Amino acid sequence: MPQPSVPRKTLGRPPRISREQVVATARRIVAEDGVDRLTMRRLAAAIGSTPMALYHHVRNKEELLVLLLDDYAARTLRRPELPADPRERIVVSASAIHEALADCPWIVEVLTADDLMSTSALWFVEQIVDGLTECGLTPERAVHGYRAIWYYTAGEMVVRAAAARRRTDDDRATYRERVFTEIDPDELPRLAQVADRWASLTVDDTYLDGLRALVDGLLATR
Amino acid sequence: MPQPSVPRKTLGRPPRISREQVVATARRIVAEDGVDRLTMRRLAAAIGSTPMALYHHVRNKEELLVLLLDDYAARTLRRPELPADPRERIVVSASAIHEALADCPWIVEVLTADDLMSTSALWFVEQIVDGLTECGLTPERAVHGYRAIWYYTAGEMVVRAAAARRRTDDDRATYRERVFTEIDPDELPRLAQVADRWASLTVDDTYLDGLRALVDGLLATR
DNA sequence: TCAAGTTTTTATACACGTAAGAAAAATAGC
DNA sequence: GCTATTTTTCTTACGTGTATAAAAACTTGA
Repeated sequence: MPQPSVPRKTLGRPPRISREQVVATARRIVAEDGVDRLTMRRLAAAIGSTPMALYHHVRNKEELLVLLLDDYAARTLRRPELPADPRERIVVSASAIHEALADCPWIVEVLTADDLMSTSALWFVEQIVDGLTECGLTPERAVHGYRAIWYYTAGEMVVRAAAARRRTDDDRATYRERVFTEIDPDELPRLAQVADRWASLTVDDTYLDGLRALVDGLLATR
Repeated sequence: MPQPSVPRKTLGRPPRISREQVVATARRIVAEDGVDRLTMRRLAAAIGSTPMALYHHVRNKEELLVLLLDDYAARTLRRPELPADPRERIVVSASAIHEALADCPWIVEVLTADDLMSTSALWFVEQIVDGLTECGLTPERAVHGYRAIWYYTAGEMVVRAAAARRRTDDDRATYRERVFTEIDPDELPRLAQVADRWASLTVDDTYLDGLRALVDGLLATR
């Protein structure tokens, strides 16, 4: 009776924790206390193990974050109703990715580590490449176009996240503004003209405008 | 005779190191051994001081890297001959920044920390904003257009640097390819069509194409 | 039953960024 | 000369990611 019904065929010491468990616990910690509180030691403690044991299920912390991103994407990316017009389909698909990731600011640290290739995001990539193709681009140019859209999207998130972080740091927030107040109107007239409005212009959310411009440009036959 | 000719007017213990010295030494270390070898402890040793002494001249390591970026920009950004055509002026200015930064891959770590606001880069920003304005955009839209160009440019560098890093890590390089080999042609036909070429298409340098498309789109009156 | 092999877990240790506060080196007022 | 004040430097310590190697917990074959 006490003997295991299935005799176990796998070799070696049986694992006490699993990769799924590691990712799930990490997700919980991030949700509860923020990404800053996610340390390998804390994760190990929460899971009832030791820090180095995690490294048998996850290559390193960076991979853990990538897994967390994949997990998040699989969990929250919902396929929206797409318009029939291919150009609009591109815009809506890219915006959907952008919106999902922007809701999740800690992701940015991972973006620099990997582009978004989670299986659940591929559908959106397909829609973008398909839209570009349907508008007359060759498959090669469509892939390049998708990459341009991704560069723009990732860059927007990275730069804005950095700006937000800088605002939180506070005291140094005035430094960048100082650069602008010291502008010589003779040398840099355009910047001098908008210097006082720069901060507010920079805060504006113009992702969609820029995206539309980029897509228009990609589709324009030159 | 031995008494100091100038009696010193500044209060407190005289500094033994300067901010300039810190940045210069950091630059030397990065040039010689790479950015990975730039640690506060090593920098302190190279400068003949202690790690914590550095923190009186630099807020933290991130600020040190930003200063290093500013230093690099001031040192290497040369103002190119710009074409008369405003549209081309935009493209050339953005490309100049891109090229200068791409030559300096460690910069990417800083890009996420700060957008490029080194005084020496402002001239390029001016050229871009000016070009956009001359093409008929309002000052506000010109600034937004510049931001879009910067998002695209920064994103390109960040994503490509991450890809390069991933290739160096090697063994995991095959993982992303595996995602593509497992694509179901019925569900994702476009991606299946280019799956085998994806890796090579991704390596292509298409920065300039994407930049032109973006600028075209920004300038197109909708 | 026991030794060998395999996989997972644990213990120990290192270099890192940097917080906190003591110590040092100067000036200013008495 | 002496003390207070101000600025910079140094000492010590903490928590971090993770390398290395030993220990533990299994299966397999003799």
